[in-house]
Amino acid sequence: MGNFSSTDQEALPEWNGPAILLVDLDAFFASVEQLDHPDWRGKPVIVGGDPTKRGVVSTASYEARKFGVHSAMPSSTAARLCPDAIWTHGRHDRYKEMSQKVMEILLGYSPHLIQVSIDEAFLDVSPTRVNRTHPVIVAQQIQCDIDALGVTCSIGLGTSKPVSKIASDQDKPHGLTVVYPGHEREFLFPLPTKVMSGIGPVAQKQLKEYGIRTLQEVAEADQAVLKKVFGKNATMMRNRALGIDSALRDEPEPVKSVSNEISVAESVDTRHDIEALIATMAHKVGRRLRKKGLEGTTLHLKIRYENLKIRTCQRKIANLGTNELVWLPQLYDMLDEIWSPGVLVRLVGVGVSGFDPEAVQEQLFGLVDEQQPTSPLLTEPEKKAALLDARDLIADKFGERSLQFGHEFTSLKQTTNSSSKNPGDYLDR
DNA sequence: TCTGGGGTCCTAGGACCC
DNA sequence: TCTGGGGTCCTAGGACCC
Repeated sequence: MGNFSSTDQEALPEWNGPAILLVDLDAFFASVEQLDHPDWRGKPVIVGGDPTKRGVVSTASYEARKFGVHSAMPSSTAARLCPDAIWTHGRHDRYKEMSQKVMEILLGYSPHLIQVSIDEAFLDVSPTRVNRTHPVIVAQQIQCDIDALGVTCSIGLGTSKPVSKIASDQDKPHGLTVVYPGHEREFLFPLPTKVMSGIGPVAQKQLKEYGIRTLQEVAEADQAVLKKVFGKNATMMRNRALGIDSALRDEPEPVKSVSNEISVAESVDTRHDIEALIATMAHKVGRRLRKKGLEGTTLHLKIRYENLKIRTCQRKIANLGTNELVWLPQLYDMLDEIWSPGVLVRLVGVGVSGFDPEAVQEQLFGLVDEQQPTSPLLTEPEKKAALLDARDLIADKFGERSLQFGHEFTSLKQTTNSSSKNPGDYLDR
């Protein structure tokens, strides 16, 4: 194992076995911002929520990380640690576009790609009869190609996903960490449990209570202990600690749920305000479902209180459809089950799950037929559907904020911070 | 100035059926 | 009428990931 700068294939030890890469884009969102704003390069850049509201850091550039800023840190803390940082809200479409360019590069090296997230992917580059290129050479070429896009990546190379994933974290940014076949345990065993995917703060603490601190201790732990900590995943987690993984599956997983939530800068405690937030979130979800042609069976409502406690309510509903106007009475009813008037609420979320993977439908409602005026004979649900179609069309043409329903608008005005001129401003990230 | 948003998966308990 | 057990569906909550 080690870091390589060599590009001489002859000098490399032979690679016997599968070769899995984990390609992780370095400080991705911040790097894209520095690429697009040349005067931001070399300076601390933070992509995230507003420090004066309830934002957190999404990504900090490496210059900002020197001040101790990191992902998921409250923006207010980050602003204190790094007062001169350049702040920006994310431009998710732009990041997606860059991400796609990266994925195209990877697909040029192997068709066996699993995209884990917008900035991370596994790639099977095992040598074949047709392509004898050494995996280390492939990794170096990929790093060059991605450099040429104007962003950088760190790569872990090993014989399985758990090994390459952990390897990729060893040297950032722009690192390449290689674990040769047969050296998996030597690499994994001394590492602390938290480096492994699936071991978070809770599992780490539980393991510690059994005296388990390293991956070697996980690998050698009593099965009953692992069962207590990991439940039905006990065997899988032990295998991971040994560097053993199930095969690389490259079919993308179907979408299981769609949700939107918002944390408000100032908590709200009236039914009117909370219902308005529910309506706004429901609208976002409905619009996404209509765009994707997805229809679910279960409606979800989520509330977070001032003390950060979360309450949820979910209901399976026949013919849920994609029309949020139809969901609203249900959601308002569900609100009663988890909230009492006067209690301060800082977050409201709405979601839909229970999609039939077999039946990804065409859009449920066609676009509004401009030739034909809305018929007075339409049923109430049909009228609501036509209204939504018209609204989607206008949003597509003129932007999301060009039209809002009255129940959203009035309340947004009330919950909006006084410094904001547009009632919808605080919804933007 | 504490602690986002979008997801997946697991567990436990209750209702209901056989 | 009382009883147990298994299976399935549904809901609430929470751990974890990026």
